[in-house]
Amino acid sequence: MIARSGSATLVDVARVAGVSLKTASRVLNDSPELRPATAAHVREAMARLGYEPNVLARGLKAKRSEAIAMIAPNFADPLAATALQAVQDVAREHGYSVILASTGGDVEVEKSELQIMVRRQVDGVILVAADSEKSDVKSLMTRKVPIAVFDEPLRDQEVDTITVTNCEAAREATDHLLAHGYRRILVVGARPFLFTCAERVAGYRSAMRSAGAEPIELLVEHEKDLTPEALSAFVSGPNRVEAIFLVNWVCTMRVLRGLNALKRRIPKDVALVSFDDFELADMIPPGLTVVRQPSHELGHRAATTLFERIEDVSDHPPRKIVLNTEFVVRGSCGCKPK
Amino acid sequence: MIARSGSATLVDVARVAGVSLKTASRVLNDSPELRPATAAHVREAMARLGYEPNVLARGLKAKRSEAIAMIAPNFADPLAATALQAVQDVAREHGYSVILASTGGDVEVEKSELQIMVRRQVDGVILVAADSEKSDVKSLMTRKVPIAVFDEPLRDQEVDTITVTNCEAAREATDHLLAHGYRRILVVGARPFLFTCAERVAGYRSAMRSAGAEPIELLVEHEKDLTPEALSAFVSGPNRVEAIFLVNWVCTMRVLRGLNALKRRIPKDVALVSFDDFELADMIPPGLTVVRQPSHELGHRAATTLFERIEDVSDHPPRKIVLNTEFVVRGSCGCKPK
DNA sequence: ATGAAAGCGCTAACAT
DNA sequence: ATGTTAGCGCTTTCAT
Repeated sequence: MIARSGSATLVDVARVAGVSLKTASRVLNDSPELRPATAAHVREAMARLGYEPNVLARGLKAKRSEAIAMIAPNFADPLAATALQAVQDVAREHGYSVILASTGGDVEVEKSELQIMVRRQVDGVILVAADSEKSDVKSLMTRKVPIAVFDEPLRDQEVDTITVTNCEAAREATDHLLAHGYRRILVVGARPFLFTCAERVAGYRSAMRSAGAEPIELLVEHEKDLTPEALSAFVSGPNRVEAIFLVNWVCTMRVLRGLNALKRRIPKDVALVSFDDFELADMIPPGLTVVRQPSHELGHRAATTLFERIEDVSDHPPRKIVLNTEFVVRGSCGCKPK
Repeated sequence: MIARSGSATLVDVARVAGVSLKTASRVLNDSPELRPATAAHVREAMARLGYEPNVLARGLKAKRSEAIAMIAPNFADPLAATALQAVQDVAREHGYSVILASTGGDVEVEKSELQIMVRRQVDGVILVAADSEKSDVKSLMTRKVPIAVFDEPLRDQEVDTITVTNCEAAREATDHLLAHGYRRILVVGARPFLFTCAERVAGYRSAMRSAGAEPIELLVEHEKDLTPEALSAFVSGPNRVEAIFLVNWVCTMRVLRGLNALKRRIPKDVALVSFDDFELADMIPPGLTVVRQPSHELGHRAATTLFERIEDVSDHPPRKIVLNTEFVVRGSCGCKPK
């Protein structure tokens, strides 16, 4: 007699197969020390009962959940979406599942989600931090839960980190704009407390300084502050800017909308270079010139680095991996579209 | 003495607080039948030990994991990405986590992921099926795991289903194109075994028939077959089509690229109407006219419907919810951009 | 090569 | 109001 319809346990299997619980367990774990005949017999019983092992029960005993968490501000962002795909693929190869949580960029939500993941006994966490300064993973470190962060590094916290050459890429982008002869170049960013934002603005400033140009900055607390009204002052009147450098995808979305509302043409009225490539960026006339981040690789490296920690006993020092970006020239910078 | 640094158990808490295990458990579950002083005492011990309950252990006992699965072909698709956000929000309200799995539209992968979710003891599954005919959730039904599907209904399987008025919307879109005076209208679809694809093509056919126009169809097995070469025959030569109706986002991406490669202008050379709205669809000149699906609501309704099953004892018949779409006229259909 | 028994961290009868 | 005692489904010493 089976415990409950459609949910046989290993005890049921053992009973039906006429073996002990341990033998059934051995079959489940492909233990070699078994007579093939016995194994086959047990397997048959499993099939007959439609037996499925309970991963939670195994995890309780083994102190492993075979699940990792991925926490990011927003998975609609192409960077996070692409990285998620890579993370899922790596997790699957390792027999792991991915538990997801969005923070919306809110440190409190992030904190609560991290706690939930601890309670769920995840074996590791991949994090895109909401705030480089305030995000806190110490509770995980105390519990020896491996962590890998990407995109946004964590200040003062020694964890595996995968980032890109933010500052250099921003400088290169700004230099490109300067090479076009633009002097009045605006940088647009949101959430300046983010390391990525700060670094990209720093790169911009460095390029501007080297060229003897005056930095012009629109840095808002939240992306939603990037309204047409906020932009208007910079793209109208005699002092209007000639070009804009956008520090990430969300800013690009906002500013593109704003410029459209203000009837500014790209690059005739104002040139544009932005961080983050995305599907159809080449289809928005005259094609967006962007700093492309290796989004898939960011996720992939974060995941493989995490699994190194999960599976290795060795306690190597935190890895700091820095990936290169690619400057993709299309038409919005003022270059002739190919 | 605590079991292991940073991982106190309820037994540790009880011991430190000088109460029994059950009392500590009661505090954890906010049981009312407790002397406030005792509760406070226990809570203090919890705080002191940095105690975090083990959700897996609770789940093993309670036969609930407090996790749901969301399985879809691809989370980079704006429909799925938006729906995911809604699902996560609802799950969080219920104190649930979301385990994610992408199938890539492969039924075998889907099958394996469903099995993994069963083994993980998820309390419910939200599914965007890979194949209306072949996707199979019977293994879940046998185990009484609630399921809600959206976007793509499951043939012959009685589960809660959230869809949109696919056929009607497609007819409306085609009618709009016909009203512009176009007669040679091509429909482009991929994975014709999908119900959504079939329904949208059916709506198109019905509109064409009513208008006495001859249907012209490009239906491929896989999106990747939508190459410029495949398109070329339809948009070149004396018999080229005047307009194209695209049945979903992936097709739109492909065809937009193809038309660009073939140097066809929209709507001058060929008009376009497509299913699925997305960020910046209005920025691709002259603005894409689309059938907008209520993607957030699809996810939200799927999730709330699922939790009704998870939390309700009542065993009501499967819900079949059909949501309306919105026809968003921009410039690609030939209408003058606003 | 196989089995008996203990226990992972928690909840839930059933006492008291 | 609080404690005792079994398990949930599995893995794992330690026997045999």
